[in-house]
Amino acid sequence: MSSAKAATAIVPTRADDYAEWYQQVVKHADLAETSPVRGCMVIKPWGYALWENMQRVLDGMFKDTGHVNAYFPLFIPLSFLEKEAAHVDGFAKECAVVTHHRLVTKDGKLVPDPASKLEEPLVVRPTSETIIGEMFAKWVQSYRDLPLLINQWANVVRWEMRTRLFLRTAEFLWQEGHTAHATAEEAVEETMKMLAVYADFAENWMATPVIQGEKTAGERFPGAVQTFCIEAMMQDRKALQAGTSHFLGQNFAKASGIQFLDDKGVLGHAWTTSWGVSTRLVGSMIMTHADDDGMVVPPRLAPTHVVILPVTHKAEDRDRVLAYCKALRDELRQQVFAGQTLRVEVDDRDLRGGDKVWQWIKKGVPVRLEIGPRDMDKDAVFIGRRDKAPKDKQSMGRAEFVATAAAMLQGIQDAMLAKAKAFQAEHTRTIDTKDEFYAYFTAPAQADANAPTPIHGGFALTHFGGDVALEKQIKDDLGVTVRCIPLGDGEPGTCPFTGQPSPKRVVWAKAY
RNA sequence: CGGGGCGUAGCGCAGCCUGGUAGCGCACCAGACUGGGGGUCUGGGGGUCGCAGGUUCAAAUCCUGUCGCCCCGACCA
Repeated sequence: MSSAKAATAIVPTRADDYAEWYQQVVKHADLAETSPVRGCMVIKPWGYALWENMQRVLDGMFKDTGHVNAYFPLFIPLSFLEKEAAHVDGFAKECAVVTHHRLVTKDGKLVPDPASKLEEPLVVRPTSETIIGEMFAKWVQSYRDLPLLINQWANVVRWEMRTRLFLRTAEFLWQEGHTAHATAEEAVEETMKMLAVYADFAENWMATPVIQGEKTAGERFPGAVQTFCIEAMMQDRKALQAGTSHFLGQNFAKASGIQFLDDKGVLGHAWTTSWGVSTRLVGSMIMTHADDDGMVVPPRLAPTHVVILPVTHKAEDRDRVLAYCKALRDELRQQVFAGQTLRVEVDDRDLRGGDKVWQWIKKGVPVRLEIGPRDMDKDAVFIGRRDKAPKDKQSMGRAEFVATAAAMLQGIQDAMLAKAKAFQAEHTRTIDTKDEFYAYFTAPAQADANAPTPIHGGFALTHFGGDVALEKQIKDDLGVTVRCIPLGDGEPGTCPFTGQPSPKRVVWAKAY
């Protein structure tokens, strides 16, 4: 008897050990694995399919806002990075550097050939502002060449100390938008437009509520004038930066020489922006929606919307049940959801029914249909929804299901967003005293110093005078930082830490 | 990079203290039973115990070094 079977498909649960739970979800949902290469992950088909869906939707949004795709080199000459002082400082400590172009055998080992040493080392791009800026400088001569609206889908490398699948890996996949404009106003408008695109995507596709805001000076992208972000709350109540949009002023234009003659014949530097989201979004999706039974995929980005599980215990039923399932699959594939035809699979693998059911639950597929002879006789389907308990299943007439499947998926999508919104609201507190702030972010004491920190805190909204030393102090004391200064108007007030006047409240949280 | 923990079959672990030549659960394979469910029974395959030295008649076990992974911290998308 395996009656000791866990009550949840994922062990440990979120409450028991959040960090370990996250890794187990990634593993059991078959999203990704660590690789033999330090800090680099292998994204498995189910995880990659999520990324592909994100790419498809975002790419459409970028094109709808006038952008076009291009591709720039993986390698960046070292000297390019040196051109922008703040940029160098920000990335110098995490660059992979190529110094040779040939290997030779020495004492039975392959080693770089000293004779092949590069005159100038190449850096594997941590981001592409410099190389793209170099090209923009060639492409832009006149105000008629502007705006230049380019996006790149690429991989980048940042040699991080400590990595976590999807959230922080040495190599990750992303898109980076790079634009150049004739005026500061246009560039700022672009920066805000793309931030809004990200927020729209997060809410309406990822079912993830986000706060749009501006970063403080300390959290700003190296070389940017202003950095904006969308911040989401994970289920351990920490903040995750899910996307960034930077107004770069003329910093990179000056570094790269992006100059143009305006309509009055005056030579000036262009104004640039950059913006990006990465495979980190997959991590964000996991930590926003997954539960103690595994992944929960928002229907609009699901690689498979509906999986059909044929119940074929008796050999003589097998053929007719399979035929019924495949016919239903083909009919469902005619239906449209979120602008695309339904993605439906029949899982006819030779596995036990229970195993299959739990595999799909752990992968987070939105809707499961169990179909056997009994259902066929009634011309019905037996439905399991991922936003309900595993055993909470219901029967529905086949025709009715086909007609309402898209609506059901949208219902799941809406329920997921509502749940995530409620969670964020529940763990966001308006705070006006230093004592309450410190208490809010202090974890309950525990006996074992090496045990995972209990989930506590959340988002705190306080007034803030903008004092850099204070921000540093709070970070040292609590590990809490200003995640962003939310967009929009706010009530002026007084900073609870310094008594300085504050234009509006800011969002504090522990961050990924 | 600082503090802690861990590398034994595909996965999860026991064995290590008190050296004697490797075991359990799951998974996998075969057969039977079962049949709206993460089954039952029987039989079976699979590991030079992370790597490299050292001590010893003998090392998964003791010693040294090294590599890797995880957690906490610093740094970061």
